[in-house]
Amino acid sequence: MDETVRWLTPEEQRAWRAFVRLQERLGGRLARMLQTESGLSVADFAVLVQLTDVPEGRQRFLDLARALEWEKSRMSHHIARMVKRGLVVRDECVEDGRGAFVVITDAGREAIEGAAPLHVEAVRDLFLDHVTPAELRTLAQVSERVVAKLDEDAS
Amino acid sequence: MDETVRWLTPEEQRAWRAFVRLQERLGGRLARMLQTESGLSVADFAVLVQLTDVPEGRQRFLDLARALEWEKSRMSHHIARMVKRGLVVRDECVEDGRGAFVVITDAGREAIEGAAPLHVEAVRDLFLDHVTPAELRTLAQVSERVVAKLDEDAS
DNA sequence: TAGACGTAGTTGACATGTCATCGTCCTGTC
DNA sequence: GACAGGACGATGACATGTCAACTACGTCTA
Repeated sequence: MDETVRWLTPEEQRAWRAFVRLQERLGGRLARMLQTESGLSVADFAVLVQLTDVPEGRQRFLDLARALEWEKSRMSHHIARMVKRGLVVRDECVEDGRGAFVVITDAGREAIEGAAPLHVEAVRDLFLDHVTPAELRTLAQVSERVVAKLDEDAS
Repeated sequence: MDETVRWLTPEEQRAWRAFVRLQERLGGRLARMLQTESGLSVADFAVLVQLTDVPEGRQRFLDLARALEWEKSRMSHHIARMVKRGLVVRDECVEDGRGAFVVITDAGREAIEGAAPLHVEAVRDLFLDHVTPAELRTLAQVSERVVAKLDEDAS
C-alpha cells in the first residue's frame, strides 16, 4: 500500500495525452484512407508488404507472425480472411507436416502495388511533411529506446 | 498518373517504422496491464476518467463522445457494455426526450480509483522514465502540430 | 399547427483482436 | 521403437470498432 502516487506533472500529462491522441488520430486516418482508396486494412497491408519482401512471396506461418510481431492466433484468423478475399493462399509444407506456407497471389501483388504509393504519399502528407529532420531523428531514437526497454522487460 | 512516387528515405523509413512499432507495443502492453491489474480496458478507463472530471460524474451522451473524440455509435455500444458490468448507469434526460445521461456508479469510482495509480505508474515505468524532458517536449510539440494539421484537413 | 429537417441515440452486420484450448505432428530420451 | 513434451497451427467464445440504417424527439417555418 504505497499511498504516494507520483501523478503526472502538467507537462508530462500534456505530452502523454498529445502523444496518445496523435496515435489514435493519425492511425485512424491512415487506416481509413488505406481502406477506402485501396480496399486494404492496415493488417492486410502489413502482411502483403512482408510477403513481397520475401523470396517467391512465400513464408511459413510463424515466420510471418514473428516478422510482424503478431500472435499466431491473430495470424491464423487474419490469413483465413485474406484467403477468402483472394489476396493470399495457403500452401502445404512438405518438410513439416504441421506447418503451412502463406503465399501472395497475383491479386495480392496488384493490391499492394496499387496501395503502397498512395499509402506512402499519405504518410508524407499527414505526418512526415510536418516534422523536421531533427524531430524525426529524436522520434526514432525515443521509439527505438522505449521499444528496446519493453523487449527487456518482456524477457 | 504520376509515376514518380517519392518513397521514404532509409531514415524516414526507419523513423516511421520505429514510431509505428512503439505505438503497437507500448499501447498493447499498457492495455494488457490495465486489463489484468484492474479489469478495465483502455476504453473503460477513458470513459471513467472523463466522468470523474465532470460535475456529479454525469454527462450527456454526445458530450461524452465529443470529449473523447469517439463516434456516437462506439459510445453507444461501449456504454451498453459498461452498464452491463455496473461501471456506469444510464439516466433519462428530462429536458430532452431523445437524450440520455451517463452516470458513473460507486463501483465505477472504485474501479478508476484503483486503476489510475497503477496506470500512471506503468506509463512512467514503460515510457516517461526512458525519455528526457527535452525529448518529451519535442514529442508533445510534434504531436500537437500533426494533430492540428489533421484537424484542418478534416474541415 | 403541419410538415420538413436536424439531432440524439440505438441497432445490426460485419471486421478485427485476444485468450484459452485443442489436434496434430516432430523430436529427444530411454 | 515408445512416449513425453514441445512446436505449429486452427478454432470458438468473446471484446471491441466501424458503417449504415433506423427510431424517436425537437425545432423552425410557412
